[in-house]
Amino acid sequence: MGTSLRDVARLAGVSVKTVSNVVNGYAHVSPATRAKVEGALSQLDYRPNLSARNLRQGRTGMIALALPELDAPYFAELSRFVIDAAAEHRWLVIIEQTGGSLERERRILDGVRDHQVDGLILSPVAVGAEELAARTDDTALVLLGERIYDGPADHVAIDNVRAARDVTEHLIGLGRRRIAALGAQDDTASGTAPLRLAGYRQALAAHGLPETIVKVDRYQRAEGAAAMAGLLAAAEPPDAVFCFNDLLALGAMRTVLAAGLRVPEDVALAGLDDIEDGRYSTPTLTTIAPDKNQLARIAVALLKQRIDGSTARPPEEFTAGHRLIPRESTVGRAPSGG
Amino acid sequence: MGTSLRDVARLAGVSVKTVSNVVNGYAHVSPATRAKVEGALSQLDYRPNLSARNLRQGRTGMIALALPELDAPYFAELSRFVIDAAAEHRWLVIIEQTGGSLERERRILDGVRDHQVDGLILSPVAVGAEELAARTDDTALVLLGERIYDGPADHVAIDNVRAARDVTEHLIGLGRRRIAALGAQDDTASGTAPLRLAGYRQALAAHGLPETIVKVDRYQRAEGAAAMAGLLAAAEPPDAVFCFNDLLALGAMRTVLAAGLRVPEDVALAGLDDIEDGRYSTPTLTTIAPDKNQLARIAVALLKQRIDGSTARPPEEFTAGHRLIPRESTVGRAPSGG
DNA sequence: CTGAAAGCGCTTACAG
DNA sequence: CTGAAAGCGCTTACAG
Repeated sequence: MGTSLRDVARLAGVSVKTVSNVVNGYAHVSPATRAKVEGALSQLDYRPNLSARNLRQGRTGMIALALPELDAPYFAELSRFVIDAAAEHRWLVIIEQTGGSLERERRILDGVRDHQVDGLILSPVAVGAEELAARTDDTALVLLGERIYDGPADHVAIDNVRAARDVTEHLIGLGRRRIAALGAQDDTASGTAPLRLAGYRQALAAHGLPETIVKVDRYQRAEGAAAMAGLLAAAEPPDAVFCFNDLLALGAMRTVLAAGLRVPEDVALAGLDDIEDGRYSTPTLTTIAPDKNQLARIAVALLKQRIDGSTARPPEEFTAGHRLIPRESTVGRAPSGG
Repeated sequence: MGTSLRDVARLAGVSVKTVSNVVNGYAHVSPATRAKVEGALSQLDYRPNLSARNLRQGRTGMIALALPELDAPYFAELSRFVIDAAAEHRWLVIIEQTGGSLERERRILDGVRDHQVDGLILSPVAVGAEELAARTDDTALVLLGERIYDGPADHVAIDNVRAARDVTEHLIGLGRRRIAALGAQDDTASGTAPLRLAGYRQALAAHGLPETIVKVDRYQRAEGAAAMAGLLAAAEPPDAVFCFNDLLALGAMRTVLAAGLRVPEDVALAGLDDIEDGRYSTPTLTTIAPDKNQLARIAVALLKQRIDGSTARPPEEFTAGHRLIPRESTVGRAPSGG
């Protein structure tokens, strides 16, 4: 292997303990001894063996972030914030992709101990609250961004019902009356789809407007494009569509524009996530911006508390902020040079 | 901690060695013994302590993937492939973000030993070949997707010069004559910008066409948008722009469309990376598609070879495939229902 | 086919 | 302020 504490101790003429003290910044070391040790340390280019340290301390300095897929822009952006927040606690982040499959989520939940991470941040899609409650692995766990209320673990998310209501109210306020929801789902134990659907329905009900609900399997551009084609083919197409995430909205936008229709004049479109794509599309995309940095920071801070574990408090729900960002896809374009 | 091999051995009435044999699938264990041990294993819900195993074996089962930023779609897509390819070798992947800064790239290169990963895949931006050659850390290293030819490590990339020439030839073939390059850079020791610029110049030179070169600091939408505004303000704006990546192209597209101009009629646009955004933009974006899966698989396979290290071969250069994908932003839209 | 023992490199009470 | 020693949990020659 490399050089060990023993090699350094031998060269410096001190004990292993003393070298360890210097390496770990223990205060009470005489200046002369410290100098000797530091000389040996740099002469041998000593690097601590973290596996050994971990074995001794029962900590690994790593956490896992498990999410459906890294190449969905929302999760890529969120991951970046999580990695940055974790770095402040000197944690490295292992990323695992679940593909939203129940089996993979289960395996990760059950296998965190194997991976020897100090904690897990999971963005669940398939696994349900009762299953989480039955978990035997006691590794620190924080749920990020999906439903599972009253679950057995700390949980951070935006207020999805409220966010969906906000967007829908925005569309109603612009005079739209045939407003479709694109992104409902069967079969998900913990997804946000039911919450977003609930918010949509609340807003429509308050104004006595009819519902049009379209389901998808996955929150991807291709599905948004296909579902939108279905809506356009209807006898009375919608004049606005609230898509449950930005990818669906961008896919839908493609379909509308490719059909020669105008956004928002013929169909207004809104999404949710505020991924960067929507800030540069033409038209730009109206959306709900979750405070991703806040989501990440809260998740990491909660995990930190659980890992340090001095206070064994009951699981808590945290709500991160969100705000509506009206853009061209609903309010139209500013006059331009064209 | 949890249950150890010793606990299992005690319960099964065998030695620790025997339990270890069963856990590790060692062949020569009598069926009776195996049954006893497996009973104890599952009764105690034994999980191996990987820190201990790592300490003993000098392997961690983890590799690091260091890239500029995870929320750039190209890197997010690439990461996904790397994680999947690594999983086939039972490696977990730690992701580190360099932000493209020299200091962070250096720290990661120098610090891999600290992190106790078995190897590192680095997508370098700032660090140069000579610096890499002087590296003291002997952890296995593979460079991914940027220049640094004849460097001291295995390297996988597409043929950037050729790719740039392919796009530029495509634009020329469509009759464009004032073709700008957007994405040149100062100051990067290892970036692909000089290679892409070279390919662009080769194509123009072959046809006796004039060059227009615009520099950017970073390959992001905002910079593409700003740089395009500069081009449009020129006395004689280009009739086509080859942007050095898709994000720059999507930013440029936004500027052109927002100015009331048409793509490709007034200005044709092409990028490089084939990120999903460009498949759903309106117009869709012509681009070069690097074979990202191949890039990832080769990188992981090379790292595997280095880590297993039976053959100490000299560093090699590998070239992954790429292909031009003509889309609406250069060849125009198919007739539609509008 | 199975066991007893050493040792990977570190940290941590325990002495002094 | 410093040292000698134990032990974290595992794997691996070495015996038998």
